[in-house]
Amino acid sequence: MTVDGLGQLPMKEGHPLFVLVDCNNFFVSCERVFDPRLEGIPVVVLSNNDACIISRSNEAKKFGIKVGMPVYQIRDVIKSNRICMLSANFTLYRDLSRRIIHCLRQFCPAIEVYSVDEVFMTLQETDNGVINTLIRNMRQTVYQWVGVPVSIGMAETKTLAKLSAEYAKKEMSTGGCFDLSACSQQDRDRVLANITVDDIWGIGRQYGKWLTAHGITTALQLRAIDQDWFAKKAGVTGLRTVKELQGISCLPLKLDTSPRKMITCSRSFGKPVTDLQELKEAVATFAAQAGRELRHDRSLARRITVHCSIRTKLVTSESFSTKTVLLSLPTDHDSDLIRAAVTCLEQIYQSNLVYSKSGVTLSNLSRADARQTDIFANNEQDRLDKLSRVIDHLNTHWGYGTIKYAATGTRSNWRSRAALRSPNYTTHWQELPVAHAASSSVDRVLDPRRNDK
DNA sequence: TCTGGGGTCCTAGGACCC
DNA sequence: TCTGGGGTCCTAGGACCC
Repeated sequence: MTVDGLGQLPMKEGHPLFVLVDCNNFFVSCERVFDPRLEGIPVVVLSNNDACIISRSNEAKKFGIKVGMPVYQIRDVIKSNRICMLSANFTLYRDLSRRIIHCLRQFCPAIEVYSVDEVFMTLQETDNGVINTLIRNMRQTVYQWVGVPVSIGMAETKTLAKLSAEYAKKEMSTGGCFDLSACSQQDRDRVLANITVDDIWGIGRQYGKWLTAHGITTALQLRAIDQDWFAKKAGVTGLRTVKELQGISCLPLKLDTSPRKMITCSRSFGKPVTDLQELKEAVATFAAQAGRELRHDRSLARRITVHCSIRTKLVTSESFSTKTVLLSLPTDHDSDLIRAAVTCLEQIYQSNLVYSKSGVTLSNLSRADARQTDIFANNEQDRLDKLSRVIDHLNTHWGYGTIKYAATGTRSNWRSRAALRSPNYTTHWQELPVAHAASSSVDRVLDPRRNDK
């Protein structure tokens, strides 16, 4: 799909400008695309197991709800303000993200997909009016094609572009687009002086606390910090952030889509688990899921780690136990991964403990097209390759879980809670908006009695 | 009663090699 | 009795991100 007359971003000679396209309250915005009744009311999206807040609408932010807050701690706020809660529907969010990326590529083919809701691109500084028109056109087109509102920030570095996008999001007068590079020095300083240090990309909780303790509280102050002194604390990464604030670009656009270096699949259980067989089924499920992603990346894994969170009956604190094994040869076969994962689990399992979460991590990854073969394995390799292809084909065509290893079990009592999940409007035939309208989970959520429970 | 899940990069220190 | 110096690789831990 292309649109005539949109044009592409100009690439004339001049200073490169970084552009960040950032989706507003992404998960909530995705839900609103298919249920306009959610517009204008406070909405939050919950993490797996309906445990924490991971996205909030502007209306919900006004009640002081922050990302990461556990739901049980703010039940009263949610109830008294009739805040609508939804379980996360990552299938839906990933699909809308894919559509937004497709839309943005119409304007600029070379983009860096930084996260599910953020995209970086560069363009050459040229007639400011031209850029401004195109950026606003881009914002309008994403909204028109996908229905998700975005904010766009521009500046000489990625870090400044992030701050610009934040400014565009907060300041209504910007119309959702802001170019810091076009500002006078005085205005730039004013913008930076209004950004607290822990709102800067690259400054997290630890460095934020340390900087504040040393009297550095704004982006403007961090820009002027003694660099050697800060480098001793925050290393080369911290130094880069300071340089970027000064307008010196240290973080290039990453256009290569190199495969991941590790793949993790883990979940909190919907209820505490003590039974070894049940744990085995969970771990086998995670191993198979990780294997599917491994094959999708066209990678092989040499190392597998199983981790379990333990919640003891007497103590409220949690602890971890992990076991790692090195496989004799890199593999992407579910049977190898499941066997290794279950063996690891058997070695760390203790029958007197209560488990609250577990997961599988694959690492030491290498490219599948450079596979080392086992000279003693005869045709076993080919046979397993064919099996993987058939399994993936069936599950892709007919839905994940159509065919699976018996080791992954059928009961799945351990599965996470997701009581308030919206339908997979765009990826499942049975859940298309029209077919599903009558029994949407949002109907139940919007029913105030539901939130009273 | 109830606190997510999936990543990246950097650094220091240990093992090992010549 | 005296016991180097320089390099690589790996791992764990800490920081960060969405």
